[in-house]
Amino acid sequence: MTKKLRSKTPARTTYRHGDLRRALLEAGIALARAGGPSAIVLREATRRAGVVPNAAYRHFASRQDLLEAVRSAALSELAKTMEAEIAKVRRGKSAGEAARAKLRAVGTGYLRFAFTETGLFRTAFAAPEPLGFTRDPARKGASGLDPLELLGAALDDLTAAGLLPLERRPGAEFLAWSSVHGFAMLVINGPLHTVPRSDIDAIGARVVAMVEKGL
Amino acid sequence: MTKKLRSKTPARTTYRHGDLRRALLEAGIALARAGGPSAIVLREATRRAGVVPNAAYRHFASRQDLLEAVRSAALSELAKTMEAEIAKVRRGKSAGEAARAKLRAVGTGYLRFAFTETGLFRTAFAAPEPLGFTRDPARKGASGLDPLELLGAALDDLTAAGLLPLERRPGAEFLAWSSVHGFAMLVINGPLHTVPRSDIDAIGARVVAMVEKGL
DNA sequence: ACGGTATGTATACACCGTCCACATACGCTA
DNA sequence: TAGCGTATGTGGACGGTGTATACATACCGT
Repeated sequence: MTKKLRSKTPARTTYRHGDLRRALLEAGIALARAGGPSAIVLREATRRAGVVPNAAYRHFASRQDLLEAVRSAALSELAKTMEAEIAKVRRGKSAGEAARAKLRAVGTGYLRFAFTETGLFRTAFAAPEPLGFTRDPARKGASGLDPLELLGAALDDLTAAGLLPLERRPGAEFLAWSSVHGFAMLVINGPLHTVPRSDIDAIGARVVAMVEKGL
Repeated sequence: MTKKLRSKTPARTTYRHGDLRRALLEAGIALARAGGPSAIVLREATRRAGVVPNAAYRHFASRQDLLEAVRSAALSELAKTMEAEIAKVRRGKSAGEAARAKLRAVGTGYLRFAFTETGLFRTAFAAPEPLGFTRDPARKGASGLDPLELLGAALDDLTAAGLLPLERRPGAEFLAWSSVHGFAMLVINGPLHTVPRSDIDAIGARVVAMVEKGL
């Protein structure tokens, strides 16, 4: 027989789901988007997929495993937002100006994602499992780079333009990343939570400027 | 009758605990210290206090409420570590040198706490409840200042010494805090988790230096 | 001395992650 | 084309969690 059509009726006509793994992953992403890592609960994901709880275990070894998959997806999403921001920078600048603009774009994209997709951002950096930006292709953006690599490329441009001394290049991503990441964290679940959004953006710009100057 | 002695025997001789609130809080702190915010589970805390689960509700409105209390304690602990580091700076320096040393001490103490008391540190900054450094006295250190106020004092010294322009003083704590906080986060549950500890300290020093320069 | 109230107990519920045994449908091979 | 092995989903259960509701006990002020 040919491939059976997927029916949407919850009435049991299918038994086989078709692509349950994807359905569970997407449900997990939706949950994480709305409520962060702790909101992704296995049973709810299976409920949304119209399937019994244990079915999840055919595709994910554990809840933690599903979380990990969602995290990879979130990381990839972050990379895409950063890429989009990088693509916005105007052409026709000097190499130096272009490099600095790119670095700023990396920071801005990172913050944009943190503020507009807070749930996914939190999921991407959920403790305590050391996530580790491994070479998982699911964590990359359209350009094939993960967020850390995107930042590294911007810094490379900076040294190529002579704006970042070669001897200070190693480890520089950690300096830049720390500042922007910390700022994002403080905003989304810290004391800055009450500060008006306009001020937030201004302070964010100062953070990026500080990195540029202090690197 | 006079005050009844607290017996340690689990055999039910007491009924009244004596100071259950403190016992629960301390159990919560121990749990958080060992496993971070998610490790603090109400039933386990009551178990350690030798009491039935629901007894906790006489002292904490919910698990979240207990978590909040533990968080305050963790914040106070952080302040103490920072104060200890500040106290270490050598006297007899110029006002400028002293101010810079104090700022470095604030950063160093923050990182020391994050690395040695990771569980408590994570608890102090647990998402998603906006914690908000309110004027809760339980969140202060021995000097009566919370971590943010400690940082603010160091920055004030810096402007007093003419090393930080007055117009850049407002909001400066967020710049400095962001960098150090982000670095701590990346180390304790990020890609730097595999980097040897000695390198970590070196990079940490660079982060603080970047803040000093870029502020 | 006593009665109200603060504190702890008993029981119960819904929900969670996960294990085990069983049922079903797909896809390959004969 | 028949049949069978295996991937996938079902059913039921277990221990653990936070929390509500009703009950019991000891303390304290009148």
